[in-house]
Amino acid sequence: MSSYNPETRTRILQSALTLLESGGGNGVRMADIAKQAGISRQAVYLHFPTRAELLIATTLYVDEIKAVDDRLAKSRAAASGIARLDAYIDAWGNYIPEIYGILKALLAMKDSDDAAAAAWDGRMQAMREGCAAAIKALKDDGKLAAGLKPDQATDLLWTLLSVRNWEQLTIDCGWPQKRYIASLKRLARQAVVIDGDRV
Amino acid sequence: MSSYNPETRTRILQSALTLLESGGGNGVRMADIAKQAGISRQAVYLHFPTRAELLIATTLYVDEIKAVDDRLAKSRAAASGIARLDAYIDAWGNYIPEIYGILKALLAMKDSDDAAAAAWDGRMQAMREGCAAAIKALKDDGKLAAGLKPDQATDLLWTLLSVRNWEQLTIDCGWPQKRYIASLKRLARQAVVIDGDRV
DNA sequence: CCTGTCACTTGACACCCTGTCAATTGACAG
DNA sequence: CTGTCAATTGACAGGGTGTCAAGTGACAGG
Repeated sequence: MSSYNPETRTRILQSALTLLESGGGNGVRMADIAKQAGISRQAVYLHFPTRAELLIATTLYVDEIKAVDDRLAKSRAAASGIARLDAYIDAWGNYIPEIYGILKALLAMKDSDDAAAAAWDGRMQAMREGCAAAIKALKDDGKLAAGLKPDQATDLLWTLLSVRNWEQLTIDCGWPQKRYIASLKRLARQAVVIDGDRV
Repeated sequence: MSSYNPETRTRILQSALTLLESGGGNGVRMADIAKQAGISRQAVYLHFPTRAELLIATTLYVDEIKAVDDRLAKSRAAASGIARLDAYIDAWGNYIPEIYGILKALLAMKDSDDAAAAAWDGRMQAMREGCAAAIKALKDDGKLAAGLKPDQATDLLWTLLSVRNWEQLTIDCGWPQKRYIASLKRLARQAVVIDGDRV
């Protein structure tokens, strides 16, 4: 798509990341990113045809930088279903604050831009697969809550772990991150593990 | 603020409501609303100085139309704390789909418009008070989950009952409204009622 | 040394939406 | 007949995205 200087491309992505992380969210304009990168607004368009594509590329870039795979590897390696659930909540729940800026911008564009919506859905679907795997591990251990189908349990876990819930508890309610993690572990167990509240 | 024809005002509100309910969300423009109301775009501005104020007025209008108070009265009248929790989830959970269109538009403006943010926060704060009252009723019954402070229990319940969670479960996951209500009642009990999963 | 290429710059512009302003219409009241 | 007032019409500023055309400057090859 762009045979232009890859260094400039990276500088644009890094600038977008910096601005988005510092809370700007959807308030970050193409001109701001260009300025931060020390190039002209039009040069940004040479590398990324639309704002949506730039944001999407930024999410991919951040995954690379933040080594998501390594984090999730721990949860995949967990011995029991319950341990896997906990590890997954740790990994994902602590990842959210690091990507919140970009996610917020993506979320704001979701309703008006198809590309942004696709990027968001893709990311959330990937997260959902992690939920589904944790649920499957629970089911294999015979620990899935009675009367709950795996699909529905996945839906529930996926919803509990949503970015919005993290946003509401930590930002709106002012919870510290630790309390968020602890509370979500408890909630998740109660929701999808058999006898979850007695563990 | 406007000494203009109240019928026109109502027609504008009704038009905004119709368009917002039909899923347009934030895609609804001032010009669309004017067209729907059969008046000029500028006439809308004679009644509502900004888009945000129109949206806010629309939320108040919808409360009037949909008789929120009557719905909530039932939960206030409940005998026990647990009954009150259930009744509140019934009332609010079934109200969400009716106001979803407006809430979505408001939500989309929240980040960029102070008035919209204030309107949203106001509404959510009102909902939170309902949660707080239900939690207090539980506490008075001695049924509040052990180790949970009323404030934190309110935060949790408030988050579980968020519009976003309704959106994710019913719209993204395709859950029928009944399952949403039933599932949230179960989740809420497990989260804030002592021995909630054995009731 | 000159010429071409190529990434990037500069500046202008179209488009879309919100919000503003001024002049005008048309109905109704005194 | 005239004043008032809601609403209309049309133009325009402002702020964002995305497009376009011409210019610049460094670097490579003949």
